[in-house]
Amino acid sequence: MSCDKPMKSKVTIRDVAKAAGVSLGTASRALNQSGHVSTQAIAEVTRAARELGYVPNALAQSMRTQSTGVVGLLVSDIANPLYAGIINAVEARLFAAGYTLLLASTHGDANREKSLIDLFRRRRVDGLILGACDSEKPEMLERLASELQVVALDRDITTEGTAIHVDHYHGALQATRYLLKLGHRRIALLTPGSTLRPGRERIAGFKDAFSAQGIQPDPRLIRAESSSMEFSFSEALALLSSPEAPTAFLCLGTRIMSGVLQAIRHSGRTMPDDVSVISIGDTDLAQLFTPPITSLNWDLAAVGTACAEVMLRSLSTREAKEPERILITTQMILRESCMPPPVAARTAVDMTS
Amino acid sequence: MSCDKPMKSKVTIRDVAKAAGVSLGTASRALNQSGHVSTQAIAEVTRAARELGYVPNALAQSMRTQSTGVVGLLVSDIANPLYAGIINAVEARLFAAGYTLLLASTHGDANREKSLIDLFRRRRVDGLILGACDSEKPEMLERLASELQVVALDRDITTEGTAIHVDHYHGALQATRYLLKLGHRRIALLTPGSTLRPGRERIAGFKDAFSAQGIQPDPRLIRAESSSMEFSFSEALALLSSPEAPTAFLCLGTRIMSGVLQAIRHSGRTMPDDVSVISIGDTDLAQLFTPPITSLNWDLAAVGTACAEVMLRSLSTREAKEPERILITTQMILRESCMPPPVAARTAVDMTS
DNA sequence: CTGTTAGCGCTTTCAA
DNA sequence: TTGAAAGCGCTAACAG
Repeated sequence: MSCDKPMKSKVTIRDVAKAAGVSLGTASRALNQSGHVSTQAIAEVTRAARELGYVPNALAQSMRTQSTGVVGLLVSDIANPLYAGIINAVEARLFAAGYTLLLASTHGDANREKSLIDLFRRRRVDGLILGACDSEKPEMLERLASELQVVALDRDITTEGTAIHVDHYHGALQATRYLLKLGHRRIALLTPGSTLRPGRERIAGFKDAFSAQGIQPDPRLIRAESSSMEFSFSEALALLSSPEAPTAFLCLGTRIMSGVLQAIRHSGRTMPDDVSVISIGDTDLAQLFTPPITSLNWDLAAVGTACAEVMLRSLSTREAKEPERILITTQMILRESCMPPPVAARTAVDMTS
Repeated sequence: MSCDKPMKSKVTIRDVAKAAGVSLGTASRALNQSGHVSTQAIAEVTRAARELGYVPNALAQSMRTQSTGVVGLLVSDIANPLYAGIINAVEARLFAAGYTLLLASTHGDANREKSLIDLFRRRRVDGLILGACDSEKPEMLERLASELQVVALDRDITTEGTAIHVDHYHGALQATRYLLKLGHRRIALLTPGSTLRPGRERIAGFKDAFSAQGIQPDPRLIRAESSSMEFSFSEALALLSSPEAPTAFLCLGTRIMSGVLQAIRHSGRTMPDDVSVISIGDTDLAQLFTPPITSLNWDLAAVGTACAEVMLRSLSTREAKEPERILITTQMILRESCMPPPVAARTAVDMTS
């Protein structure tokens, strides 16, 4: 307060020690509450630190302690509202535990993913949550896991490692069964990428729901190529104008559903009278659309919190090699976007309720 | 390849030098392309580094060079889709320039904001983009700006500093004028917080549009309290059930508009016949809603890129004390959510065209 | 062109 | 309880 503003030169713990009239070591111990310091010394040092506007250098600390207190999180797209909820929860939990979140987004680019992982390693993050891991590269992951804690977020990066998974399989199963019960047979499934875990699981659930009824889905109605809205729009439009048009859509995520909704509107049909829609992932759009859209939902905050907690746990225990796997369940929220298919479209082999 | 996997112990540049048969300094120079090294040495060192799986320690580097190559970005809410677009652009530009983005979210909590800024300082970020700065605290900002580069993102943190601003004033002016032209007089403005720059500017534009017509807006229709959907829902509902209900809504951001749309539906009215709506900020919801909603839009990527570029510029030039101020313009996207007010609601002093 | 050396700011032995 | 000193891994300055 009485002292002038410390110019450009950063004040170090050494300056604090000097100002407090103690040695460097004592200042460090006082600042870190590491015990073995007199109460008086603590008071002196604290005061000096405050007066000088001391800001501990986290880099130097990390250097000595060999740990940064930073956890990396790699996702494919920050803007995805489904990720946003997870990110918030991860960050909140980590922050509460004194950890910092370093967030990066791959935009689905494998090269970018590689450089970002490299970046995390150079910065010596203590742990890494992988929510984007497009290329399967066991040996690289192996090495990664050997030098830091890795938690998979809805990805199958290793058969053994720790992972937080959403139960897309049963979600898709339930949603599909619901549509089948309503009498739909020609159901389109639009999902970004079938190689990634979510897509794989959903397709499996979708197929198994059909199998349980002793029937098979039309493979041409499973479109698992791209997540862009433009793509899903043209895709859905093509589907709708084919002679064997689907009577229902199962769509993943905001972008895809947006495209589908536009395609439905563009083709002159109405939802749900002509075609039913289920959103996999509950979003603002699904809730507020007219009519509101039946969705498959899961607790994003729970996913994020689980990631963070598993990470914190493995960070605190040295070498606890008991990999955890957590499965988050999905719930179906019934709204008004599904109806039995129009009579004209019903097949002869209509099942009972 | 022939060597065994380097166990837990991290391989340092010293190991690389040893393996390459050169000194530590030479290894460093070779790795950093800093010249004054023989091509052969470079080859040897590079090979050794690759074989050993050397990962440079960014902490140690930063320690020596006194710069981390990290830029912090503080926003109030990562999940806000308007921010997401900006964040992506900032990250992309920074990444391309070899910088890392450290992102944090305050959730509108001033305490959290304080600790996060502190966190950034401890981690010695080279620059800080402040997109959340709820409490005005000149002296703290002053100190901050003295130790690192600060860029304000749609905030007035200092009267002098570098800033990227969105032209909310003219945006609100234009939108309001449009509604006035349609004949609306009772226009409600819902915005989160009037203390922050965006709110302030929008309210000013709103009022000035009225003034230009020689009339005054009803102050009770300006609601600038909270950004939550629940709040805007009840707020809008209350407004709609009052005797002097508004015939149009100007709403900010997804959350507020969601609440307003629900309130309109809940009150049994239809949009745009009974009440018009303009969204400030163009979102998926605005585009896909039925009917599609007229919006005020601005180039999120341009905002983000501008932030990053201004930051990179001030980072590269030593002490260039020429603060830049960039203003991003808004565009109105006319869709189908606005109509003249219902005849019953029109005032006697109806203006021409 | 290369090797040696001095720290960057901090924590943590080890003596006192 | 405290002070002195050794490094964490790296870059840059200085000799050779």
